[in-house]
Amino acid sequence: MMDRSCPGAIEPILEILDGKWTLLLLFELFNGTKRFGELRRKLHPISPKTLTDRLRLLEEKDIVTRTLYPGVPLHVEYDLTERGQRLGPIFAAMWAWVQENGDCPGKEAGDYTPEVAVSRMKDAMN
Amino acid sequence: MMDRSCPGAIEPILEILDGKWTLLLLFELFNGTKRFGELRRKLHPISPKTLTDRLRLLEEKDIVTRTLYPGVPLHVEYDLTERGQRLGPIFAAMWAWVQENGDCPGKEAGDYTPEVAVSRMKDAMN
DNA sequence: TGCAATAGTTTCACAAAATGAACTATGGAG
DNA sequence: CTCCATAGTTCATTTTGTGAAACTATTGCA
Repeated sequence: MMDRSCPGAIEPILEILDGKWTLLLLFELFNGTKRFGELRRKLHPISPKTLTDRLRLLEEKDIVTRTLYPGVPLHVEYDLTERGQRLGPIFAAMWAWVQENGDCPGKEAGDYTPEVAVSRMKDAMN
Repeated sequence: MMDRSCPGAIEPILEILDGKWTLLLLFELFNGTKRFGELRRKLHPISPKTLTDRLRLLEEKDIVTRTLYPGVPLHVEYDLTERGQRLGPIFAAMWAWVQENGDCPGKEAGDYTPEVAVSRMKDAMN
């Protein structure tokens, strides 16, 4: 999305969190370092294009790092930067809200409980 | 956006916060009751259609209320529900993040400081 | 020589979301 | 009987995001 030259100093974070898969992706990374294929599986059925798009954007915004490990087969690890870790409280607050206000009118709760992610986020809150 | 039948119990909140203007709109409402035209001006250049779409969705999700005041000219007020107020911590966390990590690579900070909104959000955190 | 496994890239097509302009409804005042 | 102000709605169009399929690159091993 573009324009965003609208009101609000919160813009920077809108740009970061925007996009269909972004929050889910960050949730995964709060759960620890992940490889490309791993993310792809966990976020299935995300397309590789969308996944790279998101990761590149987050790299650009200094939220995640990309580390290439040469060797055969090569592999790549993605992790949160310090700046990214500091998003923890936001995710923790979202998580808490869902716990207590979860059931959106007309929706079922999921069955996915990234407990480690949450504890990591709580750490990040200090 | 659709599908969202993907991983994550955070889904309910993804559905609420999704959409180009939603976060900005909620920020405004954390700043107090607002009328349609008021929101339209503050979120300029949002189109009236988009604004109603968002408001209707948020109503459906029990995040905002719509109150019609007959009379001439009629007017309508939008406000957060209790459930909506409880989103406060999320917004407060976003706000805090922007304060401390604001300058996205390649972006300027805005000049908009919804102070009242923030204090209201802080209240909502208790 | 060619296959396996990793992590992508490229291209094109499609669907959803946002926009813009013009229009509706209400009812009192001039 | 027209105008003002409010708060929308409708419809056509454009923009954007997402997706699917197929392709690239690397290098060791059989």
